[in-house]
Amino acid sequence: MATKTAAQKRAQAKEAYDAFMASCPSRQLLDRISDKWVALILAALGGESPSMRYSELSRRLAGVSQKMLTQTLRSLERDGLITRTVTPTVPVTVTYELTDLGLSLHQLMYGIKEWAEAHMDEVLTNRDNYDTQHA
Amino acid sequence: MATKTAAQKRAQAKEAYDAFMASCPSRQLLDRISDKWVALILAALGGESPSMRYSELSRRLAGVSQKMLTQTLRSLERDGLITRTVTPTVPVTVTYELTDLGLSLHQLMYGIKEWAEAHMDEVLTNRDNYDTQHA
DNA sequence: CAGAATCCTTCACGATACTG
DNA sequence: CAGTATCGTGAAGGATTCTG
Repeated sequence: MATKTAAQKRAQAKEAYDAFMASCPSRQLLDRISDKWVALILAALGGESPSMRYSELSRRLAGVSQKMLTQTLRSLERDGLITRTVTPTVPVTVTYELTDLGLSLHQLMYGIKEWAEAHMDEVLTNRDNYDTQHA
Repeated sequence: MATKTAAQKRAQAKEAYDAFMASCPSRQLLDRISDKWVALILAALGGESPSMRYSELSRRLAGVSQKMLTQTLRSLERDGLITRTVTPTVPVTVTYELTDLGLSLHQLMYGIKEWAEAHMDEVLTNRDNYDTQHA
């Protein structure tokens, strides 16, 4: 078939786009990192307590559903950013801890967090100005 | 009414949670920053070209819908991270540029991007190991 | 060119219930 | 305690059409 339907062209454009993105190695990880639960878990685990139990994390990130918590923890474990350790007590004890790789990312994330805290007021002021000017 | 329904308790718990989160100033900004389009726009604008037109951005971030692009640009402008300049040519020309505030965040984001590129292989290896061990 | 407005889909996420 | 499994929904986001 020489001619292509609009749907086919769209499909190909999508593929070409994906291929292009795949050639940009940072993109995949960037998408994964750009997740608020990832940021919060990394922040929690990089804090004062080197390792935390599931229930501790659950409390620390108050508001997270266990589904999202488990899901995010799994993906972080899969990527080698955290370790999951099961201690066969009764009931079972599970602890999570940053790997060296995870720690290195935590450092950077911490910078972002600091930036947010440092410039929060400035941003709020900017928003007020914008809103009044576009009222 | 002295007693509360489960729905009411949930609503209150949600408010309490929101209040708690509001007391953490970094949280709001963190959520906004933890967005892949934000990261990509900041990366694009912080690159070689100091200012970019709407269409340039649209091409550079191939795959982004104009809805998401416009929406994200607006919020960044509102927060004072970028400026929007309209030049009344025919047709109209609109350029976007990082503010000093936006530039400071860009620096940090750039670190994250570099991290992602540097550790991409390691992460992919970790994923393979995880997948084979959990096959 | 640079959007605004609308419709429509999907899927991310929360709520709930169950288990080793 | 630390999850897994299932279901239902709302809201994010894409496609499309229209405009100054």
